[in-house]
Amino acid sequence: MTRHLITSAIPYINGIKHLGNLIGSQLPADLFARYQRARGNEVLFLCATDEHGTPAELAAAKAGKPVDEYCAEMHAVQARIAEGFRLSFDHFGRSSSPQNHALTQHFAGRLQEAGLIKEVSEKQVYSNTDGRFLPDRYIEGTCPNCAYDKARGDQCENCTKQLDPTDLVEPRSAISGSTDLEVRETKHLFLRQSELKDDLNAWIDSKKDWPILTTSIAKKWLHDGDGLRDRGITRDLHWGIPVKNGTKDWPGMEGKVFYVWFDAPIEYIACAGEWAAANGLSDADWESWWRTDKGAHDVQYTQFMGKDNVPFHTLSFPATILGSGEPWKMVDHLKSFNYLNYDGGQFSTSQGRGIFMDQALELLPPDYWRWWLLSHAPESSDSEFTWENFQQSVNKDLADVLGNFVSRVTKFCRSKFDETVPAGGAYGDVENALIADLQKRLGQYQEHMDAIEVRKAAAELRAIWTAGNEYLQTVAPWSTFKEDPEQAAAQIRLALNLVAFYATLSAPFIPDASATLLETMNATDAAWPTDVAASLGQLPVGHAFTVPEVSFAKISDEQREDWQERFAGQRA
RNA sequence: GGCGCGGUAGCUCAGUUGGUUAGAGCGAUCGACUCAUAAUCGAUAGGUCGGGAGUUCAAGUCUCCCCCACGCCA
Repeated sequence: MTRHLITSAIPYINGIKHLGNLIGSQLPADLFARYQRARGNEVLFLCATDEHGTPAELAAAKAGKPVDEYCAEMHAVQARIAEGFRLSFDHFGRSSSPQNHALTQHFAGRLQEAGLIKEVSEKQVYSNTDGRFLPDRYIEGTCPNCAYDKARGDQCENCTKQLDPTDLVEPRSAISGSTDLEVRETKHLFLRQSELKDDLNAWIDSKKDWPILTTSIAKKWLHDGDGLRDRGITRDLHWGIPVKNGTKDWPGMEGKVFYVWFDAPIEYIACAGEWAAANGLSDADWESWWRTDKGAHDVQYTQFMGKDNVPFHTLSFPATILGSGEPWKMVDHLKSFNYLNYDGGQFSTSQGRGIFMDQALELLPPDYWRWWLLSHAPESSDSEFTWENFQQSVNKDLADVLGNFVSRVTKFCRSKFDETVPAGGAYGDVENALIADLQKRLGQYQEHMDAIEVRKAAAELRAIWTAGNEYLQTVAPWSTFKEDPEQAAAQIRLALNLVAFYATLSAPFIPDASATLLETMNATDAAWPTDVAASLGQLPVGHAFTVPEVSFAKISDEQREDWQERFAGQRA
């Protein structure tokens, strides 16, 4: 038995995520977690909300709520939606948790002790009206280059010129519109990542099985230009983890907080602490997943994330861990995804373009989205969502190939025999050939799942479903029945067992449908198959079942056109 | 402008270290079947693998140049 620690990139607290975000990390992570559990392995699957930073503060202000209250509410919303998609987190934590406060401060203290922190004085724009320092992109003004009047402090969106806030003509706060701004001197902590460049490089080189996408991004950041740059890990904000040196105050850093990119990945670890606390477990229980000196030596740690998150997971977070000098578990396998595009453009949170998780659940059951997204996961390149493709794939795969198989088998049995597994006849060459074929396909399916080749696994699963239809077509029990009812009984007995077999194998992809099928087949205790022949004898003669309702209703052309139109514009 | 990932059948995508007639699913056409959600099964037709040059006995697969899309950075 292997112990699998699995984390998904933690979504930002501000608003509801779209389907591109979902397939970029949470959903494939869930697929892997469910699969490993089904194989009998021990799994700790963690995710959380990333709650600190200016965007959260501003969103809270816009909603007219204190930021902690806003985050608590949004966390509940995201948790409910995650449940809607059947994301099987062992714990869905919060980066604002007490555990993460303590751990983030602990890491900062260790890094300081190791001489990896330096203090840097910077000049930043302060808004007197807002009573806060403004990040570059929250300063607006007229572009000195093209005279566009809504240029941001980091870049002009109109002419794409990169800017410094001080370049802007008539700069103003993007938050309040105030022009009462001044440049102030402020002190911040920087993590000397550059000191760890060789360690990081060696560590990345030791990862032979990482995808090209992952290593190429990491290497670029490591070696491009002057190489890995030191990064500020503190901010002048109210909402965040107070800067401390372990449990002690940090002289000169009063009133400042750690920057989100520093505390967010640490939440992966803190989340395990939250999980333990929420389940009445001890520190030793969660540390056995994270400390290689306390039991985590045999843990396989897999991270899932979109490609934009790769640098933080290959460089920043490892730098924090390596720099601490403590025996924390580091990632073994890092699975990154490209982007899912929407109807010829990008999904966009800021522009409200595409389909958002809450909206998707209003339209269709989670299995529909899970199946399409996973079977079209953007693994090797960006991929494309179109309503036509979605409708065709879901109707064909789920309704026609799988759903209809269940339907034809159970209904045939009911009409010719009854609602129990019929007796009589025996398996012959055709059946043995099918079993051999399925045994081989099961092996390939598992190989793809073990390697987290999501699309390939989906394709193999679909081929396994198809094999059932091929079998029925070959032996034609409806014809057999006229000449030899006993033989027809044997054929349908096998087919009924296939339904349970399929439900078990499909569970990681489509958990709800799988559970429903197992219930109707009265086989909720079905185990993951190893020997196909044995597994297909699981439902014995006389075993009662019920004929299920339509497992997957098809998406009609009218529905598709309606949705296509509804989601063509921006989210209200 | 620099760098990065891509550009393979109508669509969504596979193509290991260069090697026989370039693959899958969907869609299309034809046929079979009628148990089933007008479902299923089979067969066929579709590609000068973005363009050009080069290396090689042999290139979608390596090298160079160009074009296009996307992303990151200055």
